[in-house]
Amino acid sequence: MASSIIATNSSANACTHGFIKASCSDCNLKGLCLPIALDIGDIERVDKIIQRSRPLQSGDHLYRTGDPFRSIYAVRSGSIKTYLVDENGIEQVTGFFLPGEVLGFDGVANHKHACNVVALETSSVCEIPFEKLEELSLQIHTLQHHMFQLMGQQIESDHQMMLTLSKKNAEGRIATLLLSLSKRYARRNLSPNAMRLPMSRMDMGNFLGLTIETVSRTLSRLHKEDVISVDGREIVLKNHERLDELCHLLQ
Amino acid sequence: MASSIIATNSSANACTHGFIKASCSDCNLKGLCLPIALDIGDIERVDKIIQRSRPLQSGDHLYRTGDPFRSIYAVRSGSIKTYLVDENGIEQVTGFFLPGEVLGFDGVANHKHACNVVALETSSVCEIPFEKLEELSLQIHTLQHHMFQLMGQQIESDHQMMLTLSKKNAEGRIATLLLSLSKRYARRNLSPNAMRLPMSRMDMGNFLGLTIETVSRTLSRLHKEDVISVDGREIVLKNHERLDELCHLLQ
DNA sequence: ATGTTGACTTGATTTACAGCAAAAAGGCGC
DNA sequence: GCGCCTTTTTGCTGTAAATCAAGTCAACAT
Repeated sequence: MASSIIATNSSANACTHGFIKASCSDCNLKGLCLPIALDIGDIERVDKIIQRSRPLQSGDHLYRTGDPFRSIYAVRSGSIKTYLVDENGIEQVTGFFLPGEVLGFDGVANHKHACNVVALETSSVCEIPFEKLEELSLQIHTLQHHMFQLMGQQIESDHQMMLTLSKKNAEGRIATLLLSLSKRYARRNLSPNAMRLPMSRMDMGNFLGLTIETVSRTLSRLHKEDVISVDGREIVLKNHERLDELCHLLQ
Repeated sequence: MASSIIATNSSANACTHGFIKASCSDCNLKGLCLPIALDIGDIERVDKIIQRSRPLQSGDHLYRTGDPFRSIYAVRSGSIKTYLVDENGIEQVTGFFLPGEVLGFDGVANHKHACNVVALETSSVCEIPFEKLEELSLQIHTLQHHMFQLMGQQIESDHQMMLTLSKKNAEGRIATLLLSLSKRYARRNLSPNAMRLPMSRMDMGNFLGLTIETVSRTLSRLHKEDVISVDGREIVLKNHERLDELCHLLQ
């Protein structure tokens, strides 16, 4: 959904003192998240403000609606779901975030977070205190520009999602999500065809505005038609062109 | 949908030389768009980079998908629609922008605009060259913060829209739009109850993921139930609580 | 006044997906 | 292995909104 700002090596491990040894400069995700033009010195300045805490377990919340906004987060490993809960308890999954992607921009506007964020599996994140990031952005203009770009990307992808929810049928919505995940795997040099979905059918359906039954039926049909293969959360994309067609099919 | 950054008096007129006499400091919309904390001197620095051109006529495009990204725009008067067109010609209205609101953040990410922007009626905008705005934002930290806030607001409202499209029925979608417009009129000290819709049924339907027939039928039903009164584009909200209920009704 | 055009409304019918229910398949502790 | 619980799948039925098809209405030109 979004690309990332700053993230450290996904092979980073907790050390004996309970914090994480890692740095942006030797993180294999930095190409996804830091401005490419940033020089070594500036990377280190960014690196200094980043906090790396112990991993989240599946189901752990990173923050909740109403929490004071202090930081944005880059996903280092695992996967993360963001969701709104409105007054009457209606839930809406607003995004899935994979390693190298940045979340937390809800909250910038009102100094309070506007959604809930939960780990879908064991995941680790880099926490970037926003005030310090703003200070640095005043000094490093490529960093400021990059921040604008990240937020702009989020806006663009949200608009695409509005189109998906408003205009596509069930097959188109599923195909759109699968291709989005595929592209994001490819960016990390992982296979764009074989993947394990990080989210449940429930989460997929909620995100796409469909019931779990429709998600399940649609996946089954696509399997039967040999467009994909489905085995629980293991998915293989077998016919990208057909998926593309489904994405753009007029209703 | 968004609040604005910088906008000048809506009573501004074209002068004989073909440009517009106006300035941020005497604009009655500046409270909506400029950071409140900005001092007079800084307002003038912002004012200097703003370009005010002659008004757009209904149907005029401000920019189109693929155009090089140079500026963002604050609406000064009238109303503006943004919309995506995907590869197969599916259109999705992504937002309506009223005086005091800022648009154009699509385009930040890729230096190319990612949507189309068209005037729904005679409208005027303040054009703010983005590079210059970035430069100023490096110097005026409240301005940088404000830019982040504006983009954050856009993201939040887009997420709300995802919930609307994904979870609400036709009545809930219509009610949500009407209340949103009402709140935005109220911010400008206009009546929150009586309003003239700036957009056609077609645009409403496209934005909300409904056909024009459903929009029309739903408005008629709400009229019959005395929740609103409808006369073409003239709408009066007669029962805000009921509209609120409809917004949050689970399916 | 009269025809023309485009925007909107209303009615009848169809359909994609929701909702309900029950069975199948994992996952996990013991 | 075996029960327990959750997730997913599959079948059947109902419904909200789409689609198709006329109409109405207002603006505007002839």
